[in-house]
Amino acid sequence: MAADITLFPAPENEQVLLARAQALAGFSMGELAARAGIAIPRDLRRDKGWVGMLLELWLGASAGSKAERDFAHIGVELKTIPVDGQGRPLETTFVCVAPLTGNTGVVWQTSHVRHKLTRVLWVPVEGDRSIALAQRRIGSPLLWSPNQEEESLLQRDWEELMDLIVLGQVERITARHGEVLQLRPKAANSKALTEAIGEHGQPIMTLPRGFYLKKTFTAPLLARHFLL
DNA sequence: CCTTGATCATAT
DNA sequence: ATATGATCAAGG
Repeated sequence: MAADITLFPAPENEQVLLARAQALAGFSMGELAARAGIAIPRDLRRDKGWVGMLLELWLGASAGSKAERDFAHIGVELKTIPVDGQGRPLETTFVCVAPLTGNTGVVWQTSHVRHKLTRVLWVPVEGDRSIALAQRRIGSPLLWSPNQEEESLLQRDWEELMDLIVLGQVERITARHGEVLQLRPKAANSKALTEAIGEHGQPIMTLPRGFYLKKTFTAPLLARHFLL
């Protein structure tokens, strides 16, 4: 899929961005793909990021693979989230890759996780696999920042996981660690390797990991929105 | 049925 | 290999 064009220029502020996202609510993937002039895959098995890219295109997010937020100039990160018929998330949400080395002295306040999650535009999208991709619709968007409780939960999990990484325990971490934030593989396959700290402080090669938000965290966040 | 671990595409 | 965008699918 070639898409280094932007259907819209970058939104100048949050209000414009939100209005633009609200205007997409109710449209189907098929409609948005057709109006953007891009091909629609028959399913997402080989195009897992397709929905996210489509929304980036329509909302004027920066294309490419820069290590920045989607709307860096207004400090907003875009997250599409697949939901069921009742608006509940069907998948966890990838946040960012976990740094496995060079972590001496890192703190929550300046972490990539916190930075990415300070302001998020959530765009729910129908994700039930029984619905053909072209017929799945965009839901009502939500501009969100973590409240005090959410931030505390995130910070606790992040600190626990980072402690284990720094102490050379990365290979003992499973997706069961963490209440709301979990560490899972984030790689092309199980043979991809990256450097990390071993149990005796020595360099080791291990699977790249990423931070993911569990559904128990995103579900209430979205539910609150639908109650308003 | 749901979660965990694995995986897919693309650009740099 | 690492960053972006995530969902798939085996098995508990």
